[in-house]
Amino acid sequence: MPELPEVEITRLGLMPLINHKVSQVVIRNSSLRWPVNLALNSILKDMPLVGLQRRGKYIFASFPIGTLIIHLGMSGRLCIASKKSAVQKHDHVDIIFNGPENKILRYRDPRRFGSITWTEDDPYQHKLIMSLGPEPLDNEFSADYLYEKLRNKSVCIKNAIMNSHVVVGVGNIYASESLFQARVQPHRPAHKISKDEIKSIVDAIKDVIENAINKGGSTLNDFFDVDGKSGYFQNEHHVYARKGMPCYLCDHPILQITLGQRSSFYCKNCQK
DNA sequence: CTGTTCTCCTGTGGGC
DNA sequence: TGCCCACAGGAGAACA
Repeated sequence: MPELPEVEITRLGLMPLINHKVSQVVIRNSSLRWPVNLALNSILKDMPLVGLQRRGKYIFASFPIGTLIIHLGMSGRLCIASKKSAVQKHDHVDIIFNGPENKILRYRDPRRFGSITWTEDDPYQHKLIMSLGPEPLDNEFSADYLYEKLRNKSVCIKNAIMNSHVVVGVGNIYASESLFQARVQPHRPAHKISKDEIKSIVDAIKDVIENAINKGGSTLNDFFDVDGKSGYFQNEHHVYARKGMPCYLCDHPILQITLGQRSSFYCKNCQK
């Protein structure tokens, strides 16, 4: 489950492909979350990749005439492969580039929750992107902003911060981790959280995400960066998936509850 | 508008 | 060892 840090690491890892021209697009399986445009091969042929940006968990791969909006979903992964890399079972799309090395941007996604969407318009105006909330590391994502945004919302705070229209990039794992760090219990209604606690939550989200990016990291067993090296952040959760195990701060057992049909973990003693 | 539930999918792991 | 099945989850769609 790539979260924002993994997506950012992936984007950075793909930068060597910039300015390379597409020679061929191979679509082995077009049935991702939305059907992949089967005309991509003719659309992108001879087009140079001119930019790689990120908005939330979406990667924008831009070409002179349009943009691929890519989401890794649950199990998606982008890597730079070569002609001699064996194609594996769930390698659904290859974008093959010209040049002596014949680099390949390869999309693999066993569960196919991800998506590759072609647009010739401004990607920031795309309906998937337009209404996204602020980036967690931007100054725009502040205690003032979040407090205002949540003051009338009765949903629990964990579901609120996982809502990409509130703030992007906070998935199930980092939501639990951030709330532990902020010492706020996940099931509390969002509008009953004090301004000070909101500030702690904002700080915690920034800290957790920044940390994960700096560690090059992953919270995911099957996340690999573009060179195939495993992330090494995966066993550093304080509460996630630690049901019944002792809290690192106070030894109380970590509790698991279900919120919005997703597992949530917290320490009843440390979080208020 | 808000909040809730459903949905897509395959790999993994527990139980027997 | 093999079979069955619950579970995992991003986030839009559909629904109340």
